[in-house]
Amino acid sequence: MSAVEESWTRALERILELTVLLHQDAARGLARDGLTTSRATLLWKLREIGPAPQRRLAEELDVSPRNVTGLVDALEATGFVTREHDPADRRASLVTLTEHGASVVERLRRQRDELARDLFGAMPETRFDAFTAGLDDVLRRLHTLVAEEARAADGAAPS
Amino acid sequence: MSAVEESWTRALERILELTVLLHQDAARGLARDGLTTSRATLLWKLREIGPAPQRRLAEELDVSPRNVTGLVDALEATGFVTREHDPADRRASLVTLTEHGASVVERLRRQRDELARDLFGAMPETRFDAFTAGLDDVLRRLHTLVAEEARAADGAAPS
DNA sequence: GCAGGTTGGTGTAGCTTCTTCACGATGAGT
DNA sequence: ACTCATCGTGAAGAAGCTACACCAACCTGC
Repeated sequence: MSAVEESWTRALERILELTVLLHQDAARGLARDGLTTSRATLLWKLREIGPAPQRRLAEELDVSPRNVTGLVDALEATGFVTREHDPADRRASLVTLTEHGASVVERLRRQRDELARDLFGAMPETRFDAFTAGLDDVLRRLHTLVAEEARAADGAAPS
Repeated sequence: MSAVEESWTRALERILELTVLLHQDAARGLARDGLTTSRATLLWKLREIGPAPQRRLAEELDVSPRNVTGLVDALEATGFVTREHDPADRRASLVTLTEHGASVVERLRRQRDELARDLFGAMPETRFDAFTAGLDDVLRRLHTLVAEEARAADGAAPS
């Protein structure tokens, strides 16, 4: 493997290290609010799209409807959300943030912005711009790779 | 929030998107080899440090010894590792890669290098260098933040 | 040489996330 | 009114993780 290739591998390794650190940091912060990653993800989505039936949440979060039932059960028991009646469909229940839930999500949002400031605030603007440009490149490449892989998987085992 | 601050938040969001994509991609690839993320992490560590007692693996992976027992059980049942007798300590068992396990880990290593090439190979060198420079900055910042947080937590609840 | 504390691994019990399958209740189209 | 699709949930189970209890084997110090 050439020196250039090794530098690519090292860069990927550092990205993976970053993902681990971010995940750990997030999980620890959420635990302080009595939340887990999955539950917080649901709350976050709720902040984004407003009260929603569980089916919608399952699609948005890309998990099974049954899983959403469990997450909402837990969030309801701990006072983050309530299940309201959907006036338009008696089968469905509108998952809704409580006041407490909304305030916690708002705090999470502030903490995210703080983290962004802590990470990038001290970086010279030109370096920041170069970094985000490279980041966009990587994201685009990754998106196309994932799409190609999905196509290949479909071709091998068409659903 | 100023425009600059918003750009920081957007950058962080894109990093988080990257972590999600990488994690999904990795999990899907591993599933094809009959592995999960946790089990693959153990195999990877084994490749790095060679045959090791479970206690050592628990420390290296930062999980409970009990958890390692379960992971090794599964990896042993699926033929990736064996538990060898430690000649120096009859309590301990040396977790050792089988031939199959070693070849799979080797393939994982190659796939990682391929991914790195796919992600960075088409990037102009100056952009790549600028990206990794920014990445290093972010990693350093994050490391110090995590360290500070750990210190604060220790101060609040000294173990 | 052996009592006493330490360490390595695992049984038990439990939580969380996630899945699939089955089923009841409701909604919607013919 | 009948049929079929849809919403949510019970049941069962895989996988990762934890803490606690316990045994066997190791290591000290007398």
